Amino acid sequence: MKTTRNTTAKTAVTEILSKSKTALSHSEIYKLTADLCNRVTIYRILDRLVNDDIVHKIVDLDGTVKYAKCHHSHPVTIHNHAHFSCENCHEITCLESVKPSYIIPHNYKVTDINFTLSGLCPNCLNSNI
Amino acid sequence: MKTTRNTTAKTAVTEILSKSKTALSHSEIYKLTADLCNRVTIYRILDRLVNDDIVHKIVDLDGTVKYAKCHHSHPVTIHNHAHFSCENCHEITCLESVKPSYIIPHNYKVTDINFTLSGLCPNCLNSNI
DNA sequence: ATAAGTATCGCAACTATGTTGCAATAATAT
DNA sequence: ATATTATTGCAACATAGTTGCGATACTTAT
Repeated sequence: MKTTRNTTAKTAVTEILSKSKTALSHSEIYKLTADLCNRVTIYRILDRLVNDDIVHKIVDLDGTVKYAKCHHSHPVTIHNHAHFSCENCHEITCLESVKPSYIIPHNYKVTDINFTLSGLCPNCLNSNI
Repeated sequence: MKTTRNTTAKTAVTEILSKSKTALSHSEIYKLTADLCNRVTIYRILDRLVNDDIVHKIVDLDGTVKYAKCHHSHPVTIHNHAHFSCENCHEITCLESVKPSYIIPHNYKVTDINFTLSGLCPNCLNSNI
C-alpha cells in the first residue's frame, strides 16, 4: 500500500492553496513557489492532493484547469458545490453555499460533479466593464 | 458587419456533429473530416459555430474540450442542461432533460452555465467494469 | 545508528492542444 | 463578371500535460 509523504514542496503547495481566495492554475502555483522545485513536481503534487481529497480540480468554460483547497469540515468525495468563473478577470471562486439540485438519471452512476457558473464576479460587475 | 459564409468544411463539421450522439473533441472531428481541410480550419469553424450558437462547447472534468450540436427547438443563449462524462469510455452525452435548479448569488451576473455529471454511463455500467 | 525499501524529485524529451500572422483562395452581393 | 471580404492553408509558435529513469530523501526495521 502506498503511503503518502510530506515534503517541502508538497507543504508549500498546500500552503499556497490554503491562503488563496481563488482557485489557481498549475502555472500560477509554479510561479508562486519561485523555483522551489521542478515544474513536473508541481503536477505530481497536485495529482496526489486531488487523490487524497485535500484539493479539488476545477475546469472553467475555456478548459482551463485550476485547483482549490477544500474547506469542508470533514472530507467528502463529491464536491457538489458551485464554482464561479469570471469572464473578465478569469478568477475562479468557490461558492460553497450554492449547491445544485437535480434529478439523477437512474441508469447513470454519478461519482463526481462539476457545476460552474460563468459571467461577471462582484468586483468586475462594480467596475462596470 | 461580419457576415458568416457557408463553406464545404463548415458544412462537413456541422454534419458530423449533427450525426454524432456524443460530443466530439477537435481531434476527433479532424479525423472524421479525413484531410478535407487543415487542422487550424477546424478550430476556426468550431469557434464560429459556437459564436453562432449552433454548437456548444463542453469541458469535462479532465479539462478535455468537446463540442456538441444543440437540439433546441429555438436558439437559446444559455445551455443550462447537464452533460454526462463517462470515466470509462470518456464519452460525453447531453442530458437535455436534466436541468439543475440553484439559487443565483445576487452579486454575481451569470451568463453561462456548465453542469457536468461524471461517473459511469449506462453502457459501461452494464458491462460491469 | 545503519541499512533497506520506497515515495518523491529533477531532468530531458515528448505529445497534445490551441493560437497567430500573412498570403492565397473562394463565397457572396452588386 | 467583378469587387469585396470571409475563409483557408501554411508555418511557426506557445502552453499544457506526460513519461521514463536515475538520483535523492524520507521511513521503517534491525
